Amino acid sequence: MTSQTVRVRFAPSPTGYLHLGGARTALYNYLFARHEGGRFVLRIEDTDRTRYHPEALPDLLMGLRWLGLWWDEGPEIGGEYGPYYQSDRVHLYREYAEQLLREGRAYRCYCSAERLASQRARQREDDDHGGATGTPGYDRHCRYLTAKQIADYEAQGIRPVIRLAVPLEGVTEFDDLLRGHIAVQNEQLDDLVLLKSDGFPTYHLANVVDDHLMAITHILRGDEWLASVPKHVLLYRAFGWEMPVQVHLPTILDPSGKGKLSKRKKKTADGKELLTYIHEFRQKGYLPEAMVNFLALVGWSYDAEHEFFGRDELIRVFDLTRVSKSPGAFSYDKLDYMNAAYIRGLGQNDLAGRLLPILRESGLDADIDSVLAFVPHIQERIKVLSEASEWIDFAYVDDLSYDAGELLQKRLTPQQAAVALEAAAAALEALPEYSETAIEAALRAQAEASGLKAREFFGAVRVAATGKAVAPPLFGSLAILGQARTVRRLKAAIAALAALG
RNA sequence: GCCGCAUUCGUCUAGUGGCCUAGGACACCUCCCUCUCAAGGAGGAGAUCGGGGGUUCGACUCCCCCAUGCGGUACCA
Repeated sequence: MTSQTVRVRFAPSPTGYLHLGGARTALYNYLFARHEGGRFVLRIEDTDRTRYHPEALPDLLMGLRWLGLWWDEGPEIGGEYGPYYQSDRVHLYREYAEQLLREGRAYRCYCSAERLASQRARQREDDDHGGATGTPGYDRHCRYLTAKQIADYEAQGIRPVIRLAVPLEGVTEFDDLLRGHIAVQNEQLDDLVLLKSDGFPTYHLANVVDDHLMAITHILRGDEWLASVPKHVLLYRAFGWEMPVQVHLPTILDPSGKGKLSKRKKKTADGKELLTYIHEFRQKGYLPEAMVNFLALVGWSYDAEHEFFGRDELIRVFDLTRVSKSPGAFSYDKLDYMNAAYIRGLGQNDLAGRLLPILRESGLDADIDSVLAFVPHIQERIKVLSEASEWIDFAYVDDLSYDAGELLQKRLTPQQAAVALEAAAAALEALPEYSETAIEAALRAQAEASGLKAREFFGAVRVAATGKAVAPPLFGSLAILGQARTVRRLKAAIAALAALG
C-alpha cells in the first residue's frame, strides 16, 4: 500500500450543475493527484434515474475544463478502468450484491415504500415523546423472513431491494486523515439498501465497488459523507477489500458563516443573489485562474502570509494535512478582491481578448481595437469582466441622454457649466492632433482660465462626453471617443443646459 | 430524539506548551496621491482564542463537561 501510485476520483452525480462545493472537491482531488504524480479519475454516478438532469453532465464537464481540472481517465477520454459511467456498470453491482446474498451477508427486502414511511413516522413520534432508543432506520422486518413468507412475496410479484445485514452489536471504526479515529456503535447503523428494486445500486454499494475496482487509493469528498463511512467499512470488510484512505473535506458555508452554502439559490441579508454555480461565475467574468486560487483557499491554507498561488505553485505546495477541519464561509468579497488582482495582472492584449466576447454578449458593438485602447484605463477598475461594459458603453452609442442633475455637479450653475463646456468644445475642436496628451494640455489650459476648480471643470466635461459622473480617466476616454463625437456631445450638453434655464 | 464532526478579529485564516501584551488577508474607517471612480502608499479600529472545569512552573495549544453550529439518520447522492 505504500508504494502504489496515488489514484483519486471526483464522482459527481448528474443531478445538477457544477457548484462551488463540487468544484472545490474536484480541485483538491486534482491538486493532490498532481502533487503526488498520481491519477485523477472522473466517474459519473448516474444511479438515480428519478433525479437525472440531462443538462447536468455537459455543465459538469465544461465547468471542470474551464477551471483547467483535466481528468486522466473518465468520460470522453476513457481509460483502463472504465466504463466511467455507473449506469454502464450495473451488472457489476448486481453481481457483488448477489455474492453478499449467497454468503448470507445481505438479504432481500420486500417492504413497500408506504410501510417504510409509516415506520419512520412512528419512530419520529417515539423520539419526540422521549421514548425509544434512538435506533434509526429500517426495522429489519425482512431480515428474518421464513421461506414461506419469501415465497408469498415473490408470488405477489414484488420486486425486492437487497439490504446489507449489518452486525447487531459491536463497534465499527476507521481513521480519517484529517479527523483522526472515529468509532460508531453498530446499533446506530441500519440495514442499508445496496440494490434498489429497479436494479440500480445505491451510492453506498456503487461507490465501494467502483473505488475498489478502479484502484482508488484516497477518497477526498465533502464531509456530509462522513456519517456513512461506517457503512462503507462494513461493505469493504464483507468483500474482504482494503479501504482507501479517507479524507473528509469541510463544508462550505454561506458568507454569513451561519448556514451551509447550498446549490439552491441563496440571498444575502440585503437581498443580493449569491452565485453558486461555476457557470455563473464564468458568465459574470471571474477568471478561472482566480477561481482556482480562491477555491483552493476555502478549506486549505499554506501559511500565515501567502495566498496568491498560480496553478503550478498550488500543485507544488498543496498538502492534505493542511486542510482545515472546520467549515468555512465563502467570502464573495474576497473572491472579488482576488479576481480584481488577477485582472490587474493580465497582459493588455490578454485582457482585451477576454473582454471582447463578454462586451459583445452584453450588447455593445465593440471591436478589439477600441477595447484594447480602453484596457489601460479600466484594468484596475473592474473586479469582474462583465463590469467593463458599464465603464465604456458610452463609446458604443450614438447619442447620450443627459441627466440634468448630473450635468450640474459640484453645485455649478447652468451658466457656469455652459461657459466651461463652450470653452472645452472650442479648444478641442481646434486641436490639429486629437491625442490624449494634446487633449490634456488643451483642457488643462481651459480649466485654468475658467477659474473653476479642476474637479468642477473636468467633471462637467466628463458628464457631457460620457453621460456618467464616474467614468474612466477623461483624456484617454475622449481620445478614444474621437474629436467629432466629443465635440458633438459637448454641444448637445450645452443645449441641454440652455433648456434647463 | 439519536449518532458524528466542528468552534481564534464581521469573514478567511496563522498558531501543534513558553517566540502571543495572538500574526496576515478581505471588508470597514482616516490621511496621502488625484479630473470622477479605482489602483497604490501610510495609519486605525477590530479576538479576554465559545463557556466552565482540570493537567502543568506555564495553555489558543493536552484532557473532561456544557453550549452553539453543521452534517447524517432515504429504494438521493
